[in-house]
Amino acid sequence: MTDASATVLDVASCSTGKRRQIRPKAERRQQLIGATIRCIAQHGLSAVTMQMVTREAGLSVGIANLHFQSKENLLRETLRYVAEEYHNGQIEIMEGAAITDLGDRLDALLDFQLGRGVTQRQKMSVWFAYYGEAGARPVYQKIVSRVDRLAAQKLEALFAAIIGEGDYQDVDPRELATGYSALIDGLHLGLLVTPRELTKRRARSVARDFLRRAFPKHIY
Amino acid sequence: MTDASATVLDVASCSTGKRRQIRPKAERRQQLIGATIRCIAQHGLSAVTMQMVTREAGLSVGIANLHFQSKENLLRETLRYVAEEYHNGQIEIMEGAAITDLGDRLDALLDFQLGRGVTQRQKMSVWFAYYGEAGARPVYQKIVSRVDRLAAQKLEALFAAIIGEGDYQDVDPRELATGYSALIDGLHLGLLVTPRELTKRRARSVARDFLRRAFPKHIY
DNA sequence: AGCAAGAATGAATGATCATTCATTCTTGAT
DNA sequence: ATCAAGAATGAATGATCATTCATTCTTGCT
Repeated sequence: MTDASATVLDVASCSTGKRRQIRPKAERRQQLIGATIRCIAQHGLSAVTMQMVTREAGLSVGIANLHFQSKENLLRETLRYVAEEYHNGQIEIMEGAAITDLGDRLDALLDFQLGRGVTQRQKMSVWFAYYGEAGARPVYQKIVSRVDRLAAQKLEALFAAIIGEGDYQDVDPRELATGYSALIDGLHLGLLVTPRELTKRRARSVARDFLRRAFPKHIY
Repeated sequence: MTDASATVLDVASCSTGKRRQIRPKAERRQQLIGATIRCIAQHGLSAVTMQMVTREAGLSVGIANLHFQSKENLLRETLRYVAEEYHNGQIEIMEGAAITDLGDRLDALLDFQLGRGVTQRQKMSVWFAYYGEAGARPVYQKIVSRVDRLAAQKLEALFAAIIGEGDYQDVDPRELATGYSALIDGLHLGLLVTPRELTKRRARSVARDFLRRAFPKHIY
């Protein structure tokens, strides 16, 4: 259980495994956040220890407190990193100028949200580990809320544009955006907790169905 | 932080607060599971300690190990209890003979899933606390999977019946059931993590919209 | 009343964890 | 080549936690 953990080496580890490396602060922080993500995914948030994280990063125990002051702070920053990564990916698609057709934009969004990058067990584990604690930790709630709000607005705007373009009746963009976001979250949860019953392919199909029912002229 | 915890007294505590109570095993187990649920909701799964749970239950520290052998076992049984409670509530609605109209049955299901009983912060916190750990704990996955599977089958059957009754075209009951379940999960998550942005009323409206789009002849 | 069975207690134990800090090492400027 | 700044180390510390078990108390039976 303890031996194999050092096999996944990080970018920074050189050929001479013994020499002490001195690296810029930002790089060490990133290294530790990456190790934290891997540890949460593998052992669960409640089982993560500082020793575990620093060993996974190939560093000494003291270094985590040097760069993050406390475990709580490291966990907070890790959540912020994961949340912003997901957030930025969505925003990029919804604001990007590369795609002009609104239907294509929807497709790209769906591919991102249920594609290889996001639905890795690692990412989803971290995601829901924090959600699980969010009920008791206002700090986590605040981080997720702030990130979610902007993405929700952009999604609503995209839906509103599609509704205008397709002249769809009786469709409220805000309501639909809430539903779609919830559906994606629920599918992520299904992929994480019951991977036997829900494949990625089927998750994509389900989400596409939802969009098709709402915007039949744009999807398919 | 420590003083106020004993204010929420349990059913069993009598007027004479001092005398040692001897109660049947099943009752003590239930008492401890209830206390565990409250502790997880208030402090988060990762912060729950045996001392915390037994104090919340108004009992001594040793008693938890007497009835559950270990903390891990107590947590496992608590998850099983919460999962089965939700599961049984759904099954009862989907199998109950009291409601004959299929549209009404759908309504009842939605009211249960997003109604007062289920959407208490307490329940949802526990629910997602375990989901968060499920990625790293096969035991939790198994408990949730087994419970989910049967409910999913019943839901699919209900949808299939509605599809037959309404002669809906191009609607796959299995796909739709997966989507609806995911939507409900996602709405629960939204109610837990971003309560400011998602009210229960709106969550119900979103779920109803989903069903209306699929079964326009049955909903509204 | 007396007693056996076993439910309940909580101080004690040993393990684990986050955090600290005296020390060592590396780097870049002089 | 030397040195100051500060990055990195890891043994040590003190706190907290799950678990144990000798002891106390309650109940139901005779």
